[in-house]
Amino acid sequence: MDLPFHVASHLDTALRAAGSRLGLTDRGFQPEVRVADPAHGDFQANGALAFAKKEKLHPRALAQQVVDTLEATVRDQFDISLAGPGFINFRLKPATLASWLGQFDSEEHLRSGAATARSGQKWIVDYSSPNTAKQMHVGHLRSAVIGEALCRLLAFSGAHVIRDNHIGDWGTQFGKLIWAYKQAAQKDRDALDHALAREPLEEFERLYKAGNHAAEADAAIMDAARAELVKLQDGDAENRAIWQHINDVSLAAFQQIYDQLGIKFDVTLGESFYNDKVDRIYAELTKIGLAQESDGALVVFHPEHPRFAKQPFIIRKKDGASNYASTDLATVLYRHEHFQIDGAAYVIDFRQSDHMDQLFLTARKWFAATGRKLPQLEHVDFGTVLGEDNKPLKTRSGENIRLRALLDEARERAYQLVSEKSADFPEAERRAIADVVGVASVQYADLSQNRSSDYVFTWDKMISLDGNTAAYLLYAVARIRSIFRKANLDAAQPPVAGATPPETATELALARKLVQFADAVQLATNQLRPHFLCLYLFELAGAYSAFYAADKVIVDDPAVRARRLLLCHRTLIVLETGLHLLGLRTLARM
RNA sequence: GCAGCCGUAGCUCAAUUGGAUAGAGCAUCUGACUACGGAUCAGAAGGUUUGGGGUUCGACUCCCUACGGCUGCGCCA
Repeated sequence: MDLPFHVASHLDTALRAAGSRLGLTDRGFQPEVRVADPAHGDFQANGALAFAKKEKLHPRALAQQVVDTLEATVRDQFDISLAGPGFINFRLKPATLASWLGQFDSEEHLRSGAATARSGQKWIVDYSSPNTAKQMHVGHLRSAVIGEALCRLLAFSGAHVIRDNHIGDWGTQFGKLIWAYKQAAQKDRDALDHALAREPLEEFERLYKAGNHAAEADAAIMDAARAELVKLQDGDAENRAIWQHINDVSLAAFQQIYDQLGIKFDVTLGESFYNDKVDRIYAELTKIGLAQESDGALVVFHPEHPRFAKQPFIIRKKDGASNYASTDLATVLYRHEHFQIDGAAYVIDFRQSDHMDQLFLTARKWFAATGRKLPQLEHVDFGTVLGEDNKPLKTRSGENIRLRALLDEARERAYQLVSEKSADFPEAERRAIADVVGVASVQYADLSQNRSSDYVFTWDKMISLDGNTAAYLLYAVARIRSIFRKANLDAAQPPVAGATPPETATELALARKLVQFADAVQLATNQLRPHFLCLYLFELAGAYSAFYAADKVIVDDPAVRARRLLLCHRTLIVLETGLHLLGLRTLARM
């Protein structure tokens, strides 16, 4: 009897069927299946409690009735018991565990099993989104890391995912920058070209600072910078070329970071792309009466809202220029019309919650008034990366820490550690391992906690490799691969014929954990919170380590050996699949 | 001032959104057979979930209130 990938949904379906045979489903019976505390079972159904309360029934008697009405196959697959006021507990029988493990025997099969959940859906994930002409810093880390994990999770559950880097490539900063560029070129063209050839983005950053400084000190320079901006906006060929060069250089530098984090965007549609699409927004919002003039600007109020009744959503400044509210509205429309998305996830700092709330509220009314179907819009917010002083992480001199420097340091620290732990490995291999461990540690530290809160960035905790860290998980992978290597077996084609169902306490605990992979992925994806998957992988690695310590794998008894090799192999593919879903690379040894 | 988020073990964090005895890791303490990697495993100890009130079969979770912290609030994105 085959089981589907997602065992909890299988139980949910069976319980609904039982409920409907009893005439409960029409009255609103919901099974409420979830993963249970191992002390009680593998899965539990809590729905009888809420339903009995609503219908003034005896909850335990109701639960018993539902259990008695379950189809026979389900009762063959699980040990079922009632507990407490009316919880229904399900424990997978060993043969059922063996059946699931037999079916899901490769990353491809895990993938195809999971891919039914969101097949046919199209999602756009808006993440990273740095400003051009500046280097990326720690403030850009979380959006990139969380966003990429969400892309992979959504794709794994079957959605068509579009990765969109909504870069800030069109702002007032370009006036000052172009002005400073021209000044520098006039002063010493060769020196400028030389500096730009060597460190292009760093040089543009220096030029911007110089321009900003000069403009603040001298109103005439400010006017000159503004004039350069107007020329750029009017399509002046020279300024346009400088602007293009800045963006090219910026994107090339960003890609060096993205390569380390496993990120590749499908589209890079920044603010400049929407520049000519905002007039339509003004016209539509004015026409339906959503937008109004206020102090010379075009704004949207939401009278029913406690804050936004008074706090305006400014969609056109009084000087007539667009801002990010206008381009964000144009972006929603473009994603609807051009990509025809079902959902969009905006992976953006919690400090922009007001803006996102206003954007979504405005879009909802606007789409409703114009008969469009609004996609599911999600603000995937996240907290700040703090230093050990509980303040936003900065360098000692108070500067933002460059992402490039941060990743360099992570790899270097990992190298020190790998060299200490695996001194016998050749240097080149230690370097390669450290590159993976270092970057993975940074990614995992970010992903493994609830994104909503701030988190404290501590090198020692992150790379110390104890507890819930990337290294602990990578180590578990390396140990499994080591078993296959030592036994001269192919980890991709393990000899598992004749494997018997799990038997010892640690085998059973590991097998149960493996089956729950589906729930962890579903939870992380539906809540758009990768830390649920991290927690699961940590627990899986723990269950494996306990099994490894208790049960020897390479034993003489062929049935025992086959089933333990099977457990090793399934743990390997689930761990690797899970880590890849988070955007981490894995290792054969470390 | 108005609004949003938050406050859980000494420290860093969980708790499937109202479910069973609030769980992990670090740090501390006690143990582990020459077994495939000890970057490991088994165990102990650690809590009035910031204080107070309320809602109900049941509250870290929802409501009210006080205190403490972070954040946002008309033309930067």
